[in-house]
Amino acid sequence: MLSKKAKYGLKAMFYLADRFEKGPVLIADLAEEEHIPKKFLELILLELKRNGLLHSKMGKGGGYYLNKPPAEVTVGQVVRILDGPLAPIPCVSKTAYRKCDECDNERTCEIRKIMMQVREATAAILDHTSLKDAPRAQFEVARRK
Amino acid sequence: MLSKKAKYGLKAMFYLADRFEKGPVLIADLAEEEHIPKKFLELILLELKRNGLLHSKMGKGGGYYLNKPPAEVTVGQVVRILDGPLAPIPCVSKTAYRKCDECDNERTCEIRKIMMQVREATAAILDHTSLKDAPRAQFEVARRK
DNA sequence: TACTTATTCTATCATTTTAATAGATTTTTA
DNA sequence: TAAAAATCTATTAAAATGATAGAATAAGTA
Repeated sequence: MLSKKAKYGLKAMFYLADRFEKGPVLIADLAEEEHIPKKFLELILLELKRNGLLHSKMGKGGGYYLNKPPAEVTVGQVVRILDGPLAPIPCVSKTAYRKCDECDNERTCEIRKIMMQVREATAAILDHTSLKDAPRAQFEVARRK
Repeated sequence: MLSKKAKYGLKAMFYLADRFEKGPVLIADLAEEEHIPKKFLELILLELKRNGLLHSKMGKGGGYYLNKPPAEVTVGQVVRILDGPLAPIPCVSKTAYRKCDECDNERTCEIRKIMMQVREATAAILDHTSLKDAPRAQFEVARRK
């Protein structure tokens, strides 16, 4: 399951992708437009920033913005930062492998084989979809001055 | 993420698939062999039974057993029963559709489009893998008398 | 019938995760 | 210095997860 956190994060990233190189966007605006609780969104954006996906400016005229072209940021990156590994079970994760507790024979574990396929399929989709790939309905909302 | 519940459930189903038409299996044995907390396993098997995947017999000589050939039970069925829909978000679920709260335009929602693909890919794998498809290492454990 | 073996049912519980809020602090600009 | 914004730290409420306890029921058998 995709958490609300990740969902909000993706919404925010798509929003910011739309405004790439058009100046910083206020958290408050983003929160209102996308119907995301402002305080919650703050934490999310901060986390995305800490992981190198966003830049920000404090003070008047500040806000958040993408630091790379939308085509260079994938949905997979965003989801991993906010929800952790894509793998359904830790023992098939490439970015955060961990041995299963009960599993004594990883090589022959059929659950592992199946979930490995799921992970591959999921990663194939999310890591090859960038913020630019998903064509987006135009916002009608004018940016606040 | 696959819950422990679903993981335990799958382990149990594979175990029972191995013993198809060889008589009922005791919860206690299954729990011990697969390192699953017995009481927890009881609930899981009951749920799988209520959903038509297992039969059971009470009293002496009783236990649990598959009521269909392993080839006719898919991993997807088991996971859906124990963990709910495969879809990462409710609005792309086929078995349990639900509108998103915030989403006002389902048709243009790019998150939805992406997660739809993920759901399809996941379902394609899990619904086409049966308990028989995953070839399994032989148990060395003799069934208790 | 009484006993034993098993599943079934109902309830409860502890822990973790999720979703969200509150308030003080820091940075920047004008 | 005042206003605007992000940043930081802490807390909280609710839900989900993982697990346990004990009584009830069913079935076979001596």
